[in-house]
Amino acid sequence: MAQDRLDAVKLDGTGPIYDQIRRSIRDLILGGTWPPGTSVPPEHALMEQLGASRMTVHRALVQLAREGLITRRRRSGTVVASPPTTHAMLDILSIPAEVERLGQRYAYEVLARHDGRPSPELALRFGLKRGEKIAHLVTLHRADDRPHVLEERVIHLATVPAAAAEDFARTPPGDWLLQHSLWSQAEHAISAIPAEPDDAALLDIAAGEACLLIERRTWNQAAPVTAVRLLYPGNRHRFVGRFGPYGAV
Amino acid sequence: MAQDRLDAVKLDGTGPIYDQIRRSIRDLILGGTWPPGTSVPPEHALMEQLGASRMTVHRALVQLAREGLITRRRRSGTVVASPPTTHAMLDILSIPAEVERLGQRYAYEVLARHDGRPSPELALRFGLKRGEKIAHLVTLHRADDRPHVLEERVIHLATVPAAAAEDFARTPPGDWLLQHSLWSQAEHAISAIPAEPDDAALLDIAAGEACLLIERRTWNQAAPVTAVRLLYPGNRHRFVGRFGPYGAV
DNA sequence: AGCCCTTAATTGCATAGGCAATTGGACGCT
DNA sequence: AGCGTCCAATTGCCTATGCAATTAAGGGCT
Repeated sequence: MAQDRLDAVKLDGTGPIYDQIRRSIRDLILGGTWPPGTSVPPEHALMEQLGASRMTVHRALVQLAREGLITRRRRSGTVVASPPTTHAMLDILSIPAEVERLGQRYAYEVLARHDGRPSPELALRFGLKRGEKIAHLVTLHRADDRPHVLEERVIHLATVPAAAAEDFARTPPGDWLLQHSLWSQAEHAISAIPAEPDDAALLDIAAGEACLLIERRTWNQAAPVTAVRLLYPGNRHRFVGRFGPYGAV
Repeated sequence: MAQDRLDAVKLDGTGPIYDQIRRSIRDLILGGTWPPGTSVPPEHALMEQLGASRMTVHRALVQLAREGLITRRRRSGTVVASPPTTHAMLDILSIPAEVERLGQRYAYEVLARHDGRPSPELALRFGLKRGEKIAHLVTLHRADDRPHVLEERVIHLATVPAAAAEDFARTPPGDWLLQHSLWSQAEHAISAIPAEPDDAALLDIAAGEACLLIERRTWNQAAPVTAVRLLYPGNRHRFVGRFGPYGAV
């Protein structure tokens, strides 16, 4: 049976050898021939079977391990991993890109801006420290003149000082930040809430209507960069993602 | 200046050499020292500078390229990539795991089940073919006895015949499918909708209240496996994901 | 049986060297 | 100047080999 498994791994002659090995084993796993827990032949066996060097076999297996399809331990060997917890990968495009992909005309306006230290209410809502200097912006994005999303954003001026001198007249803050700052960590939260009367008026919907709320906070190293609340009219927008079980499609 | 870039890459002595190189360059990029477009020293220069073999340097650079931080082309060399479109990675746990992570007691019940060919209305809602055999389930999941999520699911019996003989009395359909079927592709859509009266009654909320709707369809190779609509009371649940800009954190 | 020690299987990491593929740029020709 | 040709820089891939780290399993001792 170990021999069966060995024989099942085949080269197809297309592309680099390590990739042929990787794809062959991947297909055996995804096709169900090697269910989770199956032990994968050791490197030296594959090496002899396939006539490849150990480093080449190793490279294929390391990559499969990084993709989460197999787990490897010294001496114990390599086994097919259990399917991981499912990840849903959503593309969070910039809002202009999002609107244009829908084939609609994009426009936006800055409704309000206030720089300085946050009010207690604001500090609470965005998890800010009392004393820090921030820019606080409210922006409405439109698609074909209809309100598309209401954006409320805080920019940490200590991390992005250039934002203080930018009026965001031409570039919406999200896009501007992508070009003028770096981030290494982000946190997203998605929830559904009824629209507050004020927000509903701006979005041109009825108060209490279901809205999709995306909250994102971004850091570079440990320094906070920005925090944003994006409020979408729920019936007008949905986020779609397509992907495979192991990260890469 | 090329020499400056070379000098900036340093080993810190912790962990494998290839990983020291990888982290050193990654930090130069994420820290802004090497903005997008900066050209990374060629392998042989790094190799001499660091006293490592070319394969070791190569391994570090290949990994950075796979992470999307750099792009490499023969002859042209290696340059720091522009930040990619942002991905939001959400963990879609199984529902029992989700509830237990909140520290609440999990329970569920199958409210309805019907096997056979889909009604026109159902076929439309889940994108089914008229003639195909399916199992149709409605399940309510509870956390500490309060309704947590309402699940409506279709299982394609042609792809998962074993589901016909399973009553899902002990294991909810989502978890059962994870163990008894494979999937290679999934599509998620997230939106916010007001609760229909029937659904609201089951979820113990007011009709029209904002709910988070997750629709997921799953395939193995080209064969459809299952489709599910998960309706969460919006104010009781949010999906959170934390991640870096380049896929892996 | 229980416990410790040794052995060996297996993966992880690194080196050294070589050939292949791509392509920017220099060079020469018109 | 414009065009084609050739060269060389750079990355991509592979082989062969060796040592290190981990640890399952067996063997020996009490």
